[in-house]
Amino acid sequence: MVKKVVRRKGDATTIHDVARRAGKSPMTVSRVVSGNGYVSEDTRAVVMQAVRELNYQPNHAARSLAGAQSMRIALVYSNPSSSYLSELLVGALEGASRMATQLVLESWHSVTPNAERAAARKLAKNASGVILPPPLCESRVITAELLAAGIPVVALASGKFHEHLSCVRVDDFRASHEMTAYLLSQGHTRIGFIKGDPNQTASARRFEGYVAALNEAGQAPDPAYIQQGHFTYRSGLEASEALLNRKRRPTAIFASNDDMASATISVAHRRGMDVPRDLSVVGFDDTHAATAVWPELTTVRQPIAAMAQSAIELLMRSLRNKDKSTRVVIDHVVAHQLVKRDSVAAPSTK
Amino acid sequence: MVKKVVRRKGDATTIHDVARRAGKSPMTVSRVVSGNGYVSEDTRAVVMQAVRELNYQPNHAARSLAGAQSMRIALVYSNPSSSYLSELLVGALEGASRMATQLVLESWHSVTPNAERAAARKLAKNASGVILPPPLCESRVITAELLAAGIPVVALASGKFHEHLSCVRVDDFRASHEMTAYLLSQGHTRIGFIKGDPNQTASARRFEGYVAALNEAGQAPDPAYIQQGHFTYRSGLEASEALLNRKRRPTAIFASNDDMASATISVAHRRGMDVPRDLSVVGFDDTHAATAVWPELTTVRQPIAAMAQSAIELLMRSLRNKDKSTRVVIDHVVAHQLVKRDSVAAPSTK
DNA sequence: TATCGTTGTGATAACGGTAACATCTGCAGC
DNA sequence: GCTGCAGATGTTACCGTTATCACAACGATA
Repeated sequence: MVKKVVRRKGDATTIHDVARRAGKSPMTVSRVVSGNGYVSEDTRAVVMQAVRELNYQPNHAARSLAGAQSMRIALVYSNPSSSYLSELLVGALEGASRMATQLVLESWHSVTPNAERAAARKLAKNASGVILPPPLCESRVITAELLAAGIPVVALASGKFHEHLSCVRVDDFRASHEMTAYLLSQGHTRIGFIKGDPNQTASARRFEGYVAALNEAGQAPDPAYIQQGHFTYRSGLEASEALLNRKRRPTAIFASNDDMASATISVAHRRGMDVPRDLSVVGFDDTHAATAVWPELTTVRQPIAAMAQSAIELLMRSLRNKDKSTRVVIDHVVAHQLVKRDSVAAPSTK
Repeated sequence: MVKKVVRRKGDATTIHDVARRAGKSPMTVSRVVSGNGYVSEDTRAVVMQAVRELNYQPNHAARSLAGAQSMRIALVYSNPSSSYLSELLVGALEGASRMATQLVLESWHSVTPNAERAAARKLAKNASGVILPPPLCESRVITAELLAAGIPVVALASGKFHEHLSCVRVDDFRASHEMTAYLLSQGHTRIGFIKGDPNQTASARRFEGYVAALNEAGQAPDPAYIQQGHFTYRSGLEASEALLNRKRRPTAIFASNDDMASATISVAHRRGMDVPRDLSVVGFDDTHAATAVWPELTTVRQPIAAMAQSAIELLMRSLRNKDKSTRVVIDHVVAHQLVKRDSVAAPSTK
């Protein structure tokens, strides 16, 4: 005689309950609920009715266990102090939990291509999908290795669309163009620019937007008003010093991110200048840093949390269709937003 | 003849692989890995060796499907712009991944006790353990509700030990005492203090440390040099304005967190003061904000990431021993560290 | 010496779904 | 009439882990 051991968790209604109620097999219910396979209209209606009556909700664990995909998606970051890391994480976690997948964090401080290659290879073994924020998504070595292993990768907030890589990003060019146009519309004619890290494609895009807007306004970009930065606070310090040392100072400075913009404000203050009366300052990203200065920064909002969620959804979709040999590469451009705060004014007439 | 259908996921190493490698049964491996049940020392060693060699990581889905406990631990935050949220998340995620449990994020912006009660009750249904950073861990309503539901809760970075709540924190009193003593040792005699949010116990502890250190040095704390803040940048602005409006200005200002310290530097700069020559400024927490100002802040490092990991481990241990009626409450105080950077100097003699 | 409780280990059957396969219907095409 | 194929449904096996039971070895207790 066989002993029947039950260890149900008590309450939860399962697919079997629904099946019994609907007078169908569990498999049919599964087909209705997950929406693939042939089911007649009548059957579908009956099953849905039962689902509603019992308030059935599929069990994530069982689903991902039964489904062939293991679905561990890795988020690799290399810049733990980046001020938008927290927003990135929140978005990614929320997305992961919504899609019932597991998120694993990796932190890389790679230096040599060889180390990168090794790390990528190891990652390829552990994860079924990867999210790559900058600057990692710019590394040919990493992306090539991952792609070769057949692992879907999404580049997050990269400046441009990479040929074989899906991508979630804002239109850096257009955003930067808008911001510059806004400054121009306020009457500024000497607008300084602090570039971002030269290794990140977004930097170039932001710079190009600035140049294009100037050109359209009939201004030739002046090299004297353009400084190289590296997205760090410290680099912003140096760049804005250089900019403010010009004989004819800029009346506005557009920094490629908020950290550098906030450094610019600090430098201006130490020189006794008032922001925005004597100098308008704008940033990019709308991170915590933008509101942790006085005056608060006018900046471009990049919805990192939402973008991270999108990235996860993209990854999941691509994992589900893994068999289909045609790997679909998607370039998902999300809307940015100009956030006007207190760091911009018309240039003083003197 | 029976057809054997295989739908393994290919890569992932399972408990069976480990078992084969170790020459034991899967069940024994399970016992070693999950840490309950009887296993001999020898067996444990062999299994652990195999686990390490194969880089085995338990499968969440299978675990929560098979096990009665779902082991979802929730991290509830109410302050998304807090500058240490990212570190908190990184630590928590790392801990969750190490302990092979699922982390779910909740964000609460509760206002009324009723809303808090409802949210807590809902959470109690969804999570098996909860981590509560400030200010949530200060709410009697929330903790009472969660505890009543029999859910283990860990308060993170709370100022003091709560009677029925496990807790991971630094010794705010001692840290603040040390910092004040350091300022004193540099020759400062007029040390201003900006208090933190009055609703958070850590604020009081930090203030008490300051007072105690002054007293020990034979100085009576002067109310004129003490301002209320709320841990926000904006509140730091107002508090430091007030402090620097005194006829006899303080020569140093101790802000209860980095955001307020950074606001203080901004105010000083706008008044044409040099930091640290004319004013020393120190903060607390060592968040990103501490190095995103010039000069970089001398501050107290609170190892949030490590603390979050500890919190998760604590929670897991307590979940495992759930049956044991004796609920163990642990107060885990981790080491802080004085980080000396460039915002402190001896007071100018003039 | 017989009985018991503790320790250590393994076999088996769940957990709640879904993939793969089998079956059965009806209808188009030769 | 027979074949073939798509629609509709059911059966079976399996995903990776753990709860439960079974059992053996051993020392302690009666």
